[in-house]
Amino acid sequence: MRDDAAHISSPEKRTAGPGRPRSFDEAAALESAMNVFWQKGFEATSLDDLTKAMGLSRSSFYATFGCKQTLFLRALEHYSENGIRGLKEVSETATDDPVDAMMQALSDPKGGPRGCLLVNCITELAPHDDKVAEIGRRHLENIEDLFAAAIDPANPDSVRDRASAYSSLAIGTLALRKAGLPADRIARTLKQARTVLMP
Amino acid sequence: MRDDAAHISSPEKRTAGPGRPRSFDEAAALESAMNVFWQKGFEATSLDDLTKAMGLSRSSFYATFGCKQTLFLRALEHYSENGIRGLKEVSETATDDPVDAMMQALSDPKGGPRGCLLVNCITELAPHDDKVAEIGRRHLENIEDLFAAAIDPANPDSVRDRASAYSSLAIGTLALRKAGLPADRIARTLKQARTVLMP
DNA sequence: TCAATATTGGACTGAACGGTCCAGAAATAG
DNA sequence: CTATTTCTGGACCGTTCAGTCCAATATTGA
Repeated sequence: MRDDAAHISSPEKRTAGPGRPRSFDEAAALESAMNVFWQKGFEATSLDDLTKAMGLSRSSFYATFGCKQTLFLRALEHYSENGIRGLKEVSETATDDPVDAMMQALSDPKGGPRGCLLVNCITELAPHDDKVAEIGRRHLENIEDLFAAAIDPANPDSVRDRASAYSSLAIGTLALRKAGLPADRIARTLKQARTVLMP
Repeated sequence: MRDDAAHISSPEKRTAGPGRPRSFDEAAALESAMNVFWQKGFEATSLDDLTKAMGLSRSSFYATFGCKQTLFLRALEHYSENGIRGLKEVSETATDDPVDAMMQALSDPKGGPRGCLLVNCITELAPHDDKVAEIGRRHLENIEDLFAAAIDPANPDSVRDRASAYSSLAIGTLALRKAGLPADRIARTLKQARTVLMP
């Protein structure tokens, strides 16, 4: 994300007509790209990394996604939608304590030690990139909303602040995880914090 | 931090003798470098950025600091020492609630929206760089130790887990900050969490 | 068959990168 | 003075980067 964002062209999709049809799945390619960004961050991901992972030639890449930045932003949106949907499901299917279940899910995401793609990107890019910051804010806000909804309605005091605290606590443990601490230790700490400190 | 670390030469310092003496302050130069890394991260910081900020020629840079990586690690150590010392002072001079004072200090560091250099670097580099991960772990551990020491000894249950939770909560708010939320809003949330949820 | 579109893979560009090297000036100790 | 060391500024090198372009080929609708 080195400089401006002048060339944000997004080639509109063709509906039908003559010519060879597209032979790859755009959604699958986007998913693959998302995983590369998740593992390496934006700057450290090269176009060769992307085309290789997506199984596309350079030409198809640019014809389909425009440029690295726009693909990246699409990957972020895709990640956010998926993540929020997953977290909502965790909250709804939790048998015992939805707040704890959500914190556990956030602190140990499916990506493993890669952490949360959006938190990574906020750290790396948000201060210098408004669009990333905007997507990041929305994502964090959605997480807070889910916590707020999961908080026991019998105790309606300062719901927003409590939701924010739960969310921040879980997100904070991602740093521990990336620094190399084992997931089970973090899970235990989180459960303790939930039951002892933040009931 | 692209690949290995074969060339970690650190030119030992000269004590006296003939010849032109060094005309710049090595410690000040290190401090400047640290600030650049703090603002831009490791990968996004170029050698021109560094030499410009440090007021050194390229030649002096390499003669003094060896290479970008070693300088970076020194900057991290320097930051950690300063930060831990500062946090300790916050804890010791806090009139009312040292835990809250420490959380506030962590969540709104002197660097402003740049967040915490070490948390940034953990996010950016730790999964791919053992040395950074090691420095990061030590830093986080030191922070936890300070929280543990600041916890009211009249309530000695699960001190370690509580310290970890306070630390993670404060660190988690850094993501909110970087995403653009105003500092005072975060400070308020943190104070609420402290007094209402985590007394 | 023919026009239209998509595919590939690689050549290419211009820029930025980290790092090396050198020549010459400047400042010290003896 | 001389020897020694550090200073500067820029040239230079090999690599990597994002992005462009092209020629050849493949697959469709009409």
